[in-house]
Amino acid sequence: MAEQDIIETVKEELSSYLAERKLRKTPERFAILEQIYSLDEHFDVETLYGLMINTGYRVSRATVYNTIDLLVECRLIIRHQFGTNMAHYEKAYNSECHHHLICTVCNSVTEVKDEELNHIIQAKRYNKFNLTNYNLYMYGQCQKCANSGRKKIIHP
Amino acid sequence: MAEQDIIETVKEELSSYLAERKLRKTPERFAILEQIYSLDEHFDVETLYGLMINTGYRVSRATVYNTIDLLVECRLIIRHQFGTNMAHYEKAYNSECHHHLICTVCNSVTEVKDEELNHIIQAKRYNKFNLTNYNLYMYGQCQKCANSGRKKIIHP
DNA sequence: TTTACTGCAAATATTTTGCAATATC
DNA sequence: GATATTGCAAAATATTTGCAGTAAA
Repeated sequence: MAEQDIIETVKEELSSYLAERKLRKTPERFAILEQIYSLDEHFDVETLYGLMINTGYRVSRATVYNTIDLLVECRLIIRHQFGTNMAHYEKAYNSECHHHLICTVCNSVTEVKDEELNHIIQAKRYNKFNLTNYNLYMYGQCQKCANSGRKKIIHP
Repeated sequence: MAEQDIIETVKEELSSYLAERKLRKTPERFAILEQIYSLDEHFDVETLYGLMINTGYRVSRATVYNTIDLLVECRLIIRHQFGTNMAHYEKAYNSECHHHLICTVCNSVTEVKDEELNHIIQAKRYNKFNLTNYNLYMYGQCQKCANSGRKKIIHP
């Protein structure tokens, strides 16, 4: 699916979500969604806000925060807390389930896909818990840092 | 292993860690470690600080933060970011690997053990990544909240 | 005696909130 | 026209930092 098609689709998803709940279709909400879906990587609120401002779109930080909460609720983005103070987000639509490798030496975050593991986890029903989604964060050293022999451990 | 024995053991571990790095064996560090290992649950910095103060031990918040960082570094405690702003911690010594169920309605965190899943994840070696530990956070609704029909989704 | 560590308070970082103005329905 | 949403600034929350005094080695 081409990026432009995805953007159109998620805008429609947001549109129906807002309509269903009688929320308003403000230009800010669609502009922020579009900005997010033009990115290829994880982002944090400040980065997103900066991008909006730099591309000439005037929004307030408060609106960026509000909209991000909304997009998390309607499952168009996923929220992560990788161990730093600030939250990270990523696109959720049309993105395959993946896990995260976090290098505790260089702090890099790499995504890995593992359908088999995904199925195993999805099938679990611990304590009659109604699982909606999950995050698997794997900490350690990436190949590069393992070879370099450095050992600084930041988190966890 | 009895709680008192565990406390003795972790104190010795801390002691050697400090000695190795020529860091100082201050009473605060051991008192904080002892307080942590007397708890049965996850805790956050503010709760820990409150407990120290309430049991008559005078420490500053700064020292609590410093000591927690130290204990994370020497792997006597584990840090979590469950999606709220503040970090949570738990004892690491002698504690079996477990996963976390986080209810997005009532925010409760429940631990579950699953040795089978644990073995599967431990065996993975994605991208030649040198895995030291991992966190699996599962979000959804606990049995109680699923039955209550409430739907507020806070995170993610 | 040296300097790592502590406590305090101020600073920083991130997110939330109150409120008046604005824009959607 | 009613009110959800915005922008702004101030507040709240969580954590870090600078620095003078204290105490471990």
